Amino acid sequence: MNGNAPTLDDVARAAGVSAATISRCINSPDRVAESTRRRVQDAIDQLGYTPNFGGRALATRRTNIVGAVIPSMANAIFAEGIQAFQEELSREKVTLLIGSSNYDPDYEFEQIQTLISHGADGLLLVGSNRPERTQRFLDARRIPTLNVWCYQPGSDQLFVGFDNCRAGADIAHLVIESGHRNLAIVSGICEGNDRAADRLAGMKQAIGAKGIDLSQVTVLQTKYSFEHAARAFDTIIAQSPRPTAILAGNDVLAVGLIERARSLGFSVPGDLSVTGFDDISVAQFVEPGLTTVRVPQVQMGQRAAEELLAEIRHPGSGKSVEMLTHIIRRGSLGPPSA
Amino acid sequence: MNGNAPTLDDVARAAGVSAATISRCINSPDRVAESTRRRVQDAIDQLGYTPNFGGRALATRRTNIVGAVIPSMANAIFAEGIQAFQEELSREKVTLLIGSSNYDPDYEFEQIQTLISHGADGLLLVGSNRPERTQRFLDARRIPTLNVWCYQPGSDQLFVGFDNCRAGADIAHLVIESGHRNLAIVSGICEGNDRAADRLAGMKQAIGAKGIDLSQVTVLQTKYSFEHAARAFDTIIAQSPRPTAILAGNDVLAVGLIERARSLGFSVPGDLSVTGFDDISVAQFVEPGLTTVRVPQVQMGQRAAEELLAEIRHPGSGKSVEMLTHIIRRGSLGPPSA
DNA sequence: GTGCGCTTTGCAAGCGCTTACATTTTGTAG
DNA sequence: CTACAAAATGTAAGCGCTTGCAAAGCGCAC
Repeated sequence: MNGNAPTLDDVARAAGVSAATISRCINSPDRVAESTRRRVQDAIDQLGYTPNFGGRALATRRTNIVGAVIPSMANAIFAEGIQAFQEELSREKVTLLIGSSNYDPDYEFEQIQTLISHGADGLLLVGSNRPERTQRFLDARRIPTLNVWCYQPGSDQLFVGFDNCRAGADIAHLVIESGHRNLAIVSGICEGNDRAADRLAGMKQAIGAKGIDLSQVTVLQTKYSFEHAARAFDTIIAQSPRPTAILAGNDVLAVGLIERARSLGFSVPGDLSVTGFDDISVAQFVEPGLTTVRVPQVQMGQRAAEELLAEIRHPGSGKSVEMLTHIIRRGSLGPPSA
Repeated sequence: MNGNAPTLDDVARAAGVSAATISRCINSPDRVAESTRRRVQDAIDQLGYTPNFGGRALATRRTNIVGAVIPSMANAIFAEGIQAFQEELSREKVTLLIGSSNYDPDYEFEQIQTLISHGADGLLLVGSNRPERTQRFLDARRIPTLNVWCYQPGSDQLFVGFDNCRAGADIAHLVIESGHRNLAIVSGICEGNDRAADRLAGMKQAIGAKGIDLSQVTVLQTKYSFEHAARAFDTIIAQSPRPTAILAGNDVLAVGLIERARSLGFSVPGDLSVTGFDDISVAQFVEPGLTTVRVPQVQMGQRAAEELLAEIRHPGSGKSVEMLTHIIRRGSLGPPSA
């Protein structure tokens, strides 16, 4: 904030009216006479006056800021959805403040506090599984909050998301129906990440339901990066019997697996099938194209903005929305090798 | 902002001390006795108190917010740098407000205004080539501003970046020295994007300097997406004589080109070499690995934070910094096919 | 001229926080 | 036990803005 920025009083003095009149000029112009309004406007332009945000926030108790805490900005997973969210907000003259938690609940809490203390009128969070203390804080402050990327029917919280468990089961089914019985799973780290945990649970459930012995299925949990995926691949490929398909917890992992497989000389899906989850843009362009679960990110972001704004303006009026996912079949899933 | 948020006074009452003491507990803890500090901390936790941003901003005349406007959040190009920038800021208890301009100067201006009106103490911008009106606004307001991703020696503005032109020339040199004479360039859209323009200029310059007829070099400008890159590839591959190497304006384009090439059955670099620019993480994991220009994103983000904070705290003390790029050689560049 | 309603403007009380200054408490030396 | 400095805490005055309420100005009918 600038030390010598002109204030309401400066403008008032310059225009020869009271500060209240200036304020009204800005916020409800039709309540001041045409002639004064013009005089005031001149003074404003003359001095280059801009309302001080702090003063205004203090007086109105509103900031028109909403906050979002996403797990990571380092990959494309949340980018599209956030972009859509932001666009929808700015249509309503609301500004988005973004924090990232690096998938760490403590850091998430810190970011939430920062956002709140910067006056966020509401909050967008990813997932719903957060520590007691975070939830208590949110409840105590009665901050309008909306959770995306998951959906819990019957909760008193607000969700705009989908059923990760079911989607996980769906893709596992597809893989098994393609003939694979010898599987591995490379999941994200489930602790503190309900989406990863639900996806994994769904996959296991589907696998068990098909009569495959779960104890024979290697399950690795790893960070979402190409590099970690590559390492996970090395572990899996060394096993015997070697899996014929790897189910990845998201597309970043899946792409990492595919690229590693190919750079080691394996053919996908010839030697080994791989599936992903999310359908980020690279999934379509990697060779072979990635069979994955499509998450309606843009739609989710837009809808989240609508519902969150509704909840902010009229508490209680925001609605939970379940979105549907579906599987996109591309070349990375084929029948098992003989 | 929330109606029932606890205030300093609430905490003061709960802890049985004055508001001033609470304030001191938060801002200069060593000026408060150990025992009271503990009591106060309990009260804060108990009530879930968070300082009100407006009040604080008003009293200190600082927001501790800095704004950044990046061209896009939809891909990974700026992610790492921004993340580093943010981490460095949060070390100093400064919050980052991010806007994205979608590579549109008008929208960038709008974002800048939003940021400023929300009290940003300073601004991080990408590139330096912006409309007159934007620059005038910035100058008039005397907002500390720092430009990244480019470097202009001798300017009165602040830069933490590198010479895109030289880097573009470097990679072009390397391609030519690998034996290619029949080239194509897939650049980003240069209008309003000095980085793209400079890179392209550097490439052309190097190509011309090596005695290659520039009029024989196809130059396409396209948006930064895998999809647009794929389309550009289709155009280029239809030409005759067919280029033996494609220089891409950034890695997103390069990866898009490679994937498209492979899905059409071309071998990289056997049939065709491809180079990128930026060295985003996927460049390492795509098959073949991408020969590209490494931009020291993390370092750039950190340094930008340092210099911008310096400029904010002591106007005039921020320094411009030139970063160096270097080429990373990976498999995507080989000798031309016979 | 008076009185009426209406519009336009001013007054002043906060909003929640920081901080210079005043006051109280504590610690220590004599 | 006293005296005095240092440490801890309290008091109160803003920071720039909005807004309920009061006052003033105006047009008009009588």
